[in-house]
Amino acid sequence: MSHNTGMSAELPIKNTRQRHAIEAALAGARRPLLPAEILASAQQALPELGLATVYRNLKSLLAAGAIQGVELPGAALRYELAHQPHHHHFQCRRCQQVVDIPGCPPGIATMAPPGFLVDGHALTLYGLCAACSSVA
Amino acid sequence: MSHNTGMSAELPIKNTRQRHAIEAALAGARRPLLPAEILASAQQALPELGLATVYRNLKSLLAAGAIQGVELPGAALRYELAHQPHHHHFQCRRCQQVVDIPGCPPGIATMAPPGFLVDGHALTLYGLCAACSSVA
DNA sequence: GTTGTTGCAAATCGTTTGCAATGAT
DNA sequence: ATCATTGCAAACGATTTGCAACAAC
Repeated sequence: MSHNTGMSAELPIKNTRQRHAIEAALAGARRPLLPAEILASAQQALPELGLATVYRNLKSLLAAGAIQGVELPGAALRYELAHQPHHHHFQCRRCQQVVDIPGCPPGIATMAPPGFLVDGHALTLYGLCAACSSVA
Repeated sequence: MSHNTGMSAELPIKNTRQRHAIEAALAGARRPLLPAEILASAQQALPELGLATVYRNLKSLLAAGAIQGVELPGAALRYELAHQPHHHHFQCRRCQQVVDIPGCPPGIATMAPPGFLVDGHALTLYGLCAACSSVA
């Protein structure tokens, strides 16, 4: 009597205008966005959009694996689309700007003690960006 | 007319009981602590201690370089003593426990684009700890 | 028609701050 | 005596949630 295709018990997710606007905002940015930035950006297309809805959608998009969170010290969580080529982030200590960094140092998975299973990692570099280091 | 020894304009920092209790709490833990955990731990010696004082001291200890913050996704900022041997953190996706990991992958400083000056980094590994991976 | 989703406002959580009292120097 | 520090409570910013109206399916 089930209409389920698979066997997982996921809730059906509806395709709303607001979800689309939120995804579009993220897709249009070349950097991780704050919830408030997503709201502002998506409100250009959907003025009625509320902040709570942004948070609720970010949460479900995160759970669905469509987006991922980017943590930066002392700042609120930012979000970016998932499935981008593997990269990390660099934050300038002077101008606070965040830049994507492609690639990954080798040997990360072998850092953990024996018996540990590493399935992911987060890496952020700090320092001065090209612009700021030439000024300083 | 100045009584300063050097030329920096740092505020004199007084040696209070509460500061000592906070440092003792951090020194006694083998893992990064949450401000509320620090409060609870330090209150055993100093019941009058308030949470605001914990925060204020963490801030100045941080500025003084005596402690450092540990960021973990979805959780509040934790603190640990600085000047420990260089290490990173591993968080188990199953039991959420945080473990110190000694060492560092090579080549981190060379990841940034030319012109960038890297002076620090944060790395956290995720996966299953030894206990959880043997159960799963 | 059913049920997930929305918008708003109130609630919650972590952290900061104003202020008068206190304690370290 | 001076001045940083304290405790408390109020203020604050970010995120979550209750609820009635609403829109996807």
